[in-house]
Amino acid sequence: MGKQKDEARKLANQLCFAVYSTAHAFNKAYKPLLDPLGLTYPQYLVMLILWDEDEVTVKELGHRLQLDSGTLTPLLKRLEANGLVTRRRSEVDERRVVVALTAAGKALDAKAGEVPHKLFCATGMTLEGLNRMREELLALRGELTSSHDPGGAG
Amino acid sequence: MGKQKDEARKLANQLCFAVYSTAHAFNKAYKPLLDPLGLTYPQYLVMLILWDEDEVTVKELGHRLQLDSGTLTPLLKRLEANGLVTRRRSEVDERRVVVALTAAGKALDAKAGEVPHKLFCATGMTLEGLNRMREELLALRGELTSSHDPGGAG
DNA sequence: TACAATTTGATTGCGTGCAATTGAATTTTG
DNA sequence: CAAAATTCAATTGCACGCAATCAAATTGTA
Repeated sequence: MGKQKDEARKLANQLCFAVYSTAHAFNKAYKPLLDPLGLTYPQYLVMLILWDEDEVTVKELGHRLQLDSGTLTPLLKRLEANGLVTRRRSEVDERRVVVALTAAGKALDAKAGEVPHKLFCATGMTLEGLNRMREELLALRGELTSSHDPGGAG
Repeated sequence: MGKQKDEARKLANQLCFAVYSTAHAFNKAYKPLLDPLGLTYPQYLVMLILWDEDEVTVKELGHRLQLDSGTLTPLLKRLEANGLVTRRRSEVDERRVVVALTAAGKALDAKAGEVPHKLFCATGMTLEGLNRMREELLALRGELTSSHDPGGAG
């Protein structure tokens, strides 16, 4: 009695592990593509935003990547140490730190051009499939964040 | 020309980020459920296996969780320090380390009983939806690992 | 039995990821 | 304008996660 329900509920655990281990698999798939660029995957995510906009605050990066300053500050310092970005206080609000690309950082965009295509091939999926799974994951993420964050809809 | 293709290919990047950020969201959803048990999510994964089998080698844990000894050894030492598991060399092959539950480790199973149900509710998904997404993610993971691992199916 | 190759776990070093705290700058409020 | 509340980044401490390396045990082979 209830045994079937118990087994069914374990599916949530299994789905979480599937997400968890797929994230690791993505990381490993990116590694050989990003190593030649001298970037880790989270660093690459930051560079993608900067290649699109060039000047972004730490807060904005944190909002878009869902990461806090405890993660971003040291990551950005490493990008700075590698000569890819600069960090300076905003003139209008000195609490803000503006991250911007250096010439080397901008130049890296060209070298990274092949990455999305190679990743696409590595997934073995169709564009429709990619798009659908992305939507489903973002919907799930929304549910999860609203469930433990009192500010959410749930 | 090719612009549409370029945009389309970025979907792979976006899917990866969706997986990446959903994994973080799962972690945060688990945290309030696992904190009272004194477990982190990776530690919970190890305990799930042990609650099912009790005696497992480090190699077997690594195979099932897709983690290596660099991650598992310190994690298992923390579980041991917290009195939940024991670690001993196998008698038949002293290279192997057998991880087993203590009485406290076995007792924790009962306290963890509510976790899967609460997680299931947090996903807001149907059992069919959970099952389908899990299958799709595992298929994707298989593609990704075979793409950069020469030992795979190609 | 010797000796090389393999298996297994431990260690080291580096880079996230996050909760909690701190401190400076800004905004709000009386 | 001055005090309180808020915002923002930095810092600290802890726990993964992984590549590379090491050491011990086992297996294969002559």
